[in-house]
Amino acid sequence: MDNNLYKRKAEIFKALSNPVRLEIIDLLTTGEKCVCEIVEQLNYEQPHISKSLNKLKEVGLIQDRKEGLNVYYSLKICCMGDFFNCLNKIINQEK
Amino acid sequence: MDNNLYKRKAEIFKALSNPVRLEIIDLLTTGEKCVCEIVEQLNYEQPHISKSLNKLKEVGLIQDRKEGLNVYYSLKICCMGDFFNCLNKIINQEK
DNA sequence: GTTATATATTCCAATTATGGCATATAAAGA
DNA sequence: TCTTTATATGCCATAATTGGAATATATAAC
Repeated sequence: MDNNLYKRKAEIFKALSNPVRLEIIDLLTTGEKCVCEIVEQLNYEQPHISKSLNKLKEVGLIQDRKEGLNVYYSLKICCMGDFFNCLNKIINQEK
Repeated sequence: MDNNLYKRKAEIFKALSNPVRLEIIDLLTTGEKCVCEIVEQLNYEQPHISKSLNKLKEVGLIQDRKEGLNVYYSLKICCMGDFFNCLNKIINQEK
């Protein structure tokens, strides 16, 4: 396989390699959310959430949509759920 | 979800967030390989490969088995393929 | 024991990520 | 225009990651 493809995939995994960003992804699986809702649900500073959202957007995992003052984010890929379930299995085996 | 679960998942993604380690995973999808075979196929120093293998093993993605001087590594999870295919779709959409 | 071979570990400098705080922007209302 | 509100960006110190080079360990053969 092309070396750049590995780099590109590694970037996607890097975007997912942070607990806060994973929590955001999890929140978005229940549908589109504005930044304010995400800030409210998670216990982190708004700038931190904004930067996290930007990182996820950069690698193409989420997309945004403006509406007045609000910015709504939503998942851009659908196969995340299956992989997360798979990881849960691995993690549960450890106990 | 428990905060530690997010941390644990983030660690797994971090292990996958490197092109060399992804190449190793790819190699192992065709079956068990000894370190020497992996070093031969990929163009990296042996210590680098060893460290990469160790990181993948630490998070539970691969396992090892000794036989004489050789150490054989193999995948420990089976759902990787599906997720990789999913990522390929995302990456291909960009073109 | 000594040597050769396969693999792992250590050390290190350079780069990159993290998360907090302050500040900037942009849209809407008065 | 001035203010408020939602979101984004910049700066910074600390921490983590990267990959190379040298070295250590472990097993097997002699």
